Amino acid sequence: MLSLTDRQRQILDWIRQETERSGRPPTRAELAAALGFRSINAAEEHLRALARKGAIRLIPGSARGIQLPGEAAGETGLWVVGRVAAGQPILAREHLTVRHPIDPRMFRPAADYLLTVSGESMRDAGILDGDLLAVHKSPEAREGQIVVARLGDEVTVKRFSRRQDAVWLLPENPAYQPIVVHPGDELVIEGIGVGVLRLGT
Amino acid sequence: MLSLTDRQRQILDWIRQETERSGRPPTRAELAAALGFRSINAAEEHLRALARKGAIRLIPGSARGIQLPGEAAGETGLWVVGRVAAGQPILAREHLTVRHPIDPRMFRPAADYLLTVSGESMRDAGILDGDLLAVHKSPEAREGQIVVARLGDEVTVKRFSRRQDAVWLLPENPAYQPIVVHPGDELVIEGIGVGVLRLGT
DNA sequence: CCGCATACTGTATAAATTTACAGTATGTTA
DNA sequence: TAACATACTGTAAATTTATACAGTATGCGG
Repeated sequence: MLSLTDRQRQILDWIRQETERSGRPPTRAELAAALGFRSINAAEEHLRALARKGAIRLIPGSARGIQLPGEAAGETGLWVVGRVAAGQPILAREHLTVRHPIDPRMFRPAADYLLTVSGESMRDAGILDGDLLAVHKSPEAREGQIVVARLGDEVTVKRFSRRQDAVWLLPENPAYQPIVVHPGDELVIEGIGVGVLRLGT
Repeated sequence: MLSLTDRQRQILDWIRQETERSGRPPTRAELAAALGFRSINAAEEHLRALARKGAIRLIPGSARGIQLPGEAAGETGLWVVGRVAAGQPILAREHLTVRHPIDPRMFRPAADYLLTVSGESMRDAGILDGDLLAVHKSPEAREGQIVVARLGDEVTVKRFSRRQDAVWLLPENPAYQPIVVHPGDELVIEGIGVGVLRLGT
């Protein structure tokens, strides 16, 4: 997307706000009135500029035909990743099951998807079987973070720790054993846990 | 809101879906086309009926002037209720701190607000200190449900149980004692827990 | 200095959209 | 059984809205 001028950014912000407030995009006349233009055409040309720069999409010949990226279609929200099959990328289409209308930016850093946790290995961290773990995609992790790790074919959620040369994946449940990953083993960090969502208690 | 007919509910559902999909409410013609009406007026009259019953609001003389309740303004999302002061209703304005953009209907039954949990008394139910409990307002609870209860001045989250005459509020942590509430004691059930949200792990 | 993008005013028109009115048919309520 | 809501078809305005065209002014890169 090409860079916007200050004025164009102001106008885009107003359109966002107004769409959120009223539940529908504004007309050219409404835009002009709100921004203080005496000519409707000023609004039209700003919209053209924004569309040219890819900041919005205009639907020709349609009332209030302004599309804000992410606003329409199923672009917002977080997908729940289901069972991950062996050897396949975690975000493959087939694994996406349900989409929940949650703002990814609610988490820090922002979440990329939700992973259904199975098993009790993280019980004492308050992550139970069936919980949805909000995951931020990342190929690396820092000490003590909760990570989504792939060991060969299996995807697991554990606490990350590095000791000497080896990486330890620590469960939060005394009934489970830590997993020691030696250099050369097939360990891939898929992401870090940034939150938990439980539907039903 | 007056009760809708099956057909009206179908139409309302379609309007919701379409508004979500396209980012703006449909026109009468679009509605008619989608529902298979050969007359635009069929759409008009359905909208009138829905408006009359309070299911939508129509903005006269305005293109795509259909407002879905909760869609406009800041009506969506869930408020986080902070510290609840003695004797005050839990949803008093002063307690509302942050609003999170989460669909309340994601929970069953739908959540009315989020309550910041303090203390470790529900640890073994996977509800930790600082977690946000999604609460459905309800003056009563069933056996085994997690409830938000008010005992005199204090608001507490516990598992609900009824034994003979008394109500037992059970913690999920052996370090805590159950609370026995005898008939005549000041117990108010504020709501039931319908989910958990943890920002950060 | 020229061409071009930005940032507007002002006018006009075609097309999209709302909305009123005239019907038909069916089922429900008083 | 009459009144009324539901659920449509069909036609016709009136109004909203998008969009083209003609200008003015400013700043920027070549």
